[in-house]
Amino acid sequence: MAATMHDVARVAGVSVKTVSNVINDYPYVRPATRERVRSAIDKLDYRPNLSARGLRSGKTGVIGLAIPELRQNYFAELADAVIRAAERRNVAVLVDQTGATREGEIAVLAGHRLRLTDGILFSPEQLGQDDIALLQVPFPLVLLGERMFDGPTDHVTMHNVGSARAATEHLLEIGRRRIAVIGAHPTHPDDIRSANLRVRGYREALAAAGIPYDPALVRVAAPWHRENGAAAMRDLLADGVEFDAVFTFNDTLGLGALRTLGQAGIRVPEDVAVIGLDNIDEARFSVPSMSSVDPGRDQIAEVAVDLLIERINEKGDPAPPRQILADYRVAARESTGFVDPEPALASAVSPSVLAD
Amino acid sequence: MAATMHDVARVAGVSVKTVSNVINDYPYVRPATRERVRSAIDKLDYRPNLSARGLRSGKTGVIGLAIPELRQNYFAELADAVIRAAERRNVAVLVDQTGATREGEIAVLAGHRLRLTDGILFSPEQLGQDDIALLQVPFPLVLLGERMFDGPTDHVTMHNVGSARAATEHLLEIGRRRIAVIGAHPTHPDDIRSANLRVRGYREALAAAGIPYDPALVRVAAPWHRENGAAAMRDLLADGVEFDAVFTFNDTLGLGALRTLGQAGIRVPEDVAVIGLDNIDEARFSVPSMSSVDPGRDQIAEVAVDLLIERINEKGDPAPPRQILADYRVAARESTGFVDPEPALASAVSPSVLAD
DNA sequence: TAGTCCTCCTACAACGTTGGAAATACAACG
DNA sequence: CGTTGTATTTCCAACGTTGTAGGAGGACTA
Repeated sequence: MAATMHDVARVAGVSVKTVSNVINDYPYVRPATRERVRSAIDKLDYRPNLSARGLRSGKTGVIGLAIPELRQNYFAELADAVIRAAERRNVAVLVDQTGATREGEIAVLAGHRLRLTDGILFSPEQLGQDDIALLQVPFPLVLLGERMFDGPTDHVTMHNVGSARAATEHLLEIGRRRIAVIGAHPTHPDDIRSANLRVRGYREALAAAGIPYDPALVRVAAPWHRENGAAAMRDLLADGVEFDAVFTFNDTLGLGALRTLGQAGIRVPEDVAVIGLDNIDEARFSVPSMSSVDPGRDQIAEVAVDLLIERINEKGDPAPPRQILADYRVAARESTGFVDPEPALASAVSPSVLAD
Repeated sequence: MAATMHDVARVAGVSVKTVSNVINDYPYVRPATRERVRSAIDKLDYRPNLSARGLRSGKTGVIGLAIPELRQNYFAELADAVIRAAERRNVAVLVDQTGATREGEIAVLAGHRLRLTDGILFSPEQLGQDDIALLQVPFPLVLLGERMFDGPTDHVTMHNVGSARAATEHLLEIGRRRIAVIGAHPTHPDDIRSANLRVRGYREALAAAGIPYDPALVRVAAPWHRENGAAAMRDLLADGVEFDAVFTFNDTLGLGALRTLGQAGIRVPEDVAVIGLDNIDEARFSVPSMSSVDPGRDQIAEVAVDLLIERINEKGDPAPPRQILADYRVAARESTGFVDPEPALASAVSPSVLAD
């Protein structure tokens, strides 16, 4: 079986505690002793038993990441960034999918799903402002995303208003004046706060440019999936509304809209410029490549992991909840008349014919 | 602090062991006692401490999934499927990204990265047939993917030859005769065994149809990324080779090729039919939607998790390694002249204009 | 010289759980 | 009414680690 600290201690001729001290970099260990222990560890290929350590110390070194679904690009990229950030801090990540269901999300908060974790990063999709009370949980929790605000926990989110304004400004800068929007929310305006915040950013940009707001250009689409982006664009075209640009509230909607435009034979960006929001990898690879606003996902991941670890190690009374807004920037691509600023590099191996 | 078994025992007026027995469904507990314990558990909101359980039992209930990168769609979908499969078996999944580096993959096998896990599902990308010896590790390991074969561990993989043959047959069935291939491997044919297996499937289908093999149609591309698919297609067009269809060895290559075709003004499927392999979600949403061969990812995930759990619980001498090939099927879409068999559904909420 | 302060190391207990064995209760039996 | 068998519960130890307390030895200080 696997070696334990006792085995190492025996081989090195010291007590277990000294082995523990060496492993934990306790300073008062003679270099010679340290060396003996080290080589015993190597010789036995000893690895600390993390269950035992976790039991003793009350920390597992694992955090949970609860997201709707990995197969949604946005969340895959978020998970990627979170895992990288956590790895740098020597923490492992247990991923849980809520399936984008309300029950799944409630189960996360009830602590029924993720176990063996010191705390959870949670990106809700179904829960909304009315469910804020559910966030009062007995374990460290950091909230991600734009569904719930002003809760009792730390919250890291993109800058909704700012990034929507930036997207709109980008379209204005390339001379567009009839800018449609896809992704507003139909019935409960308070429910998807981020849709409203994005509408606000859009209106702010219009107002600053002295352009009147035309409700006919603002289209509902929910949820923000590709098919709804495509459908909203079909509607927009069918209604005969005049427009020369569209800002979709996320990239997935944008890719759907792009598809409809392509099928309808409408040229992008000549006839209609398109910009999304999220800057998922896929936006670089559509035809044409799609401009987007990068909401600072890597930064969000880094900050969220930091906040969570801070909370995990927090002693005494908890500090008041913090809300962090990430920095954003426009990634201009073909769909708004730019060449891709980060073109995908071809491999070093130049493709050629295979010798038979 | 959180309640322990002792607290529950005190409240229920029984011993800790009885509480443990209730939790573990030990049969010899009187219904009345069981009930008392149950209500004490509810009352105290008791949750077993998994570190302690793990220490005592030697199992953590967590498996590791080591993949190159979550942001690659294929792996996000694989992880999604694995997590779902694991959840059904009451097991949690810790995700590790190797970053598609050799060092990262070796670190996984050295057990340095994933800890607190009972076993690992590993999908290598850099390690190859020469590294088979590294798979001899002291923990349960199940291999995924097509980089290494005939190793000392269980292995779950798609059916390379079969699915490539199916893709080619699909193109033949719609009347294509000059079928190009993108994704062959340039220098070390043995190194990417799956590329060779797919070439074999392609040639088998051609042979069965009595169509001669033309090496000029077989294009190198490595790694199988979008940009290389695009570049290989550019090469193919520049070379002036005549072809009426292309089979790309994965979907990402196919999406790249599709992009080049679109830019070159070549109609898909009228001029050139396209089929990929992997059936990633994205294939359904490209313009035109791309046909693909579904390699049975869900089945692969299910089987892999089952095998791993079986190995974890295996007592005594290990059974000989097993290799499982998944079932495959063609998903015909627009790029080969079909309407999408699984059209994305529009949301129930009909998009419309937002009331101001 | 005795007292004090470092440095380095050890012994012991405890974290919360479960396996194993032993103890107790209860029912049926002869 | 003692015996046997089975159902139910308890006691104890152990899983591998680390925090606390403290001891041994040496150097420095008064």
